[in-house]
Amino acid sequence: MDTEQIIEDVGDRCLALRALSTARAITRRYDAALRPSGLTITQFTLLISIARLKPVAISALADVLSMERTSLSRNLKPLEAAGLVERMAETSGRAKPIRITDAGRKKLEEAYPMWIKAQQATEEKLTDSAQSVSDMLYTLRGEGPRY
Amino acid sequence: MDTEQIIEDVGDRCLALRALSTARAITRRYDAALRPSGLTITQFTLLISIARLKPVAISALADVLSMERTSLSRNLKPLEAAGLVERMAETSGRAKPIRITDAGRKKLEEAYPMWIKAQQATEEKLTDSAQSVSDMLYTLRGEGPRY
DNA sequence: TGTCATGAAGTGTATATACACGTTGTGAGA
DNA sequence: TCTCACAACGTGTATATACACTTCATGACA
Repeated sequence: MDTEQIIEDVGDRCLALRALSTARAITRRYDAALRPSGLTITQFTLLISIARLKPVAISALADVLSMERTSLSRNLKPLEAAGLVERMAETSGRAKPIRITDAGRKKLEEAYPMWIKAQQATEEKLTDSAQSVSDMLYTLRGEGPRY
Repeated sequence: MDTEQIIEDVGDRCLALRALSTARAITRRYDAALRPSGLTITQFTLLISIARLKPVAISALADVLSMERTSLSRNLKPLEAAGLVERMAETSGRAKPIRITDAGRKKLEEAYPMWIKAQQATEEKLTDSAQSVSDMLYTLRGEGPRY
């Protein structure tokens, strides 16, 4: 195949190019909205997920978020340092489940109105229902349990 | 609003959570497929974009990719070090456009079959047309010129 | 009981991303 | 001509992401 054709083909069709480009823009939008809270959107959704899943093992949480386990491990450090989550070392085996703290819950309440703004701004960009987009994103994502 | 309701609301609706989760999974899939080439999917699409846009200024390329200018600047370093792209310092002003090298074009041809595999695997996950998904991703992304 | 496979978690290293801030070249207007 | 706003680019720092490799505790089985 000719190089020029390759360039055109990939440029026109690559789903990774579009998904990553979109992810960057969305991250910036939510990060900007959440800035007064001191949380990034990654940290915010991490807090939400930990609160929702109750004390949860790192591996299980990583699966649900389609995040590499070691990435998740490192993302938790700022949250732990800020006292928003805590490890439960008193369990058996090498597992040290994570849970949200009271300070973490307070932070969620503080940041929620900021999230609302970014969420509405994003939903408004969609002419169709946001629900179908959510499903589509999960479909694109592929394997792994759904949140 | 009650904390439990916040957790449920964000967990059920947050488009950032889904978009980032999807982006991670897609990145891993394409990165794995491209591994024999030594390129990441970010580097591969960067090469494609630079080739497509001809000698292009960093700022302009960053806009098209919805990437922060300084992020793009740093992403170019491995490509420059590998001799796949080069800066054109001979221009006027402070602008130093980038262009792909012959080695870069050869690398594209080498990596293309690997990209095809990841692309097909991703497209197969979609029951509807990939084109509509591409449009939707761009819509979600929002502001900025389209590629 | 000793060994060892297995599963959970951390570390080393490299790329990816963005904001705040600094640097530099150009051209418009005093 | 001088000054200065502006545009283009880089640097410092911090988070985000993943792979390869390592550490550690448990329980099964010889």
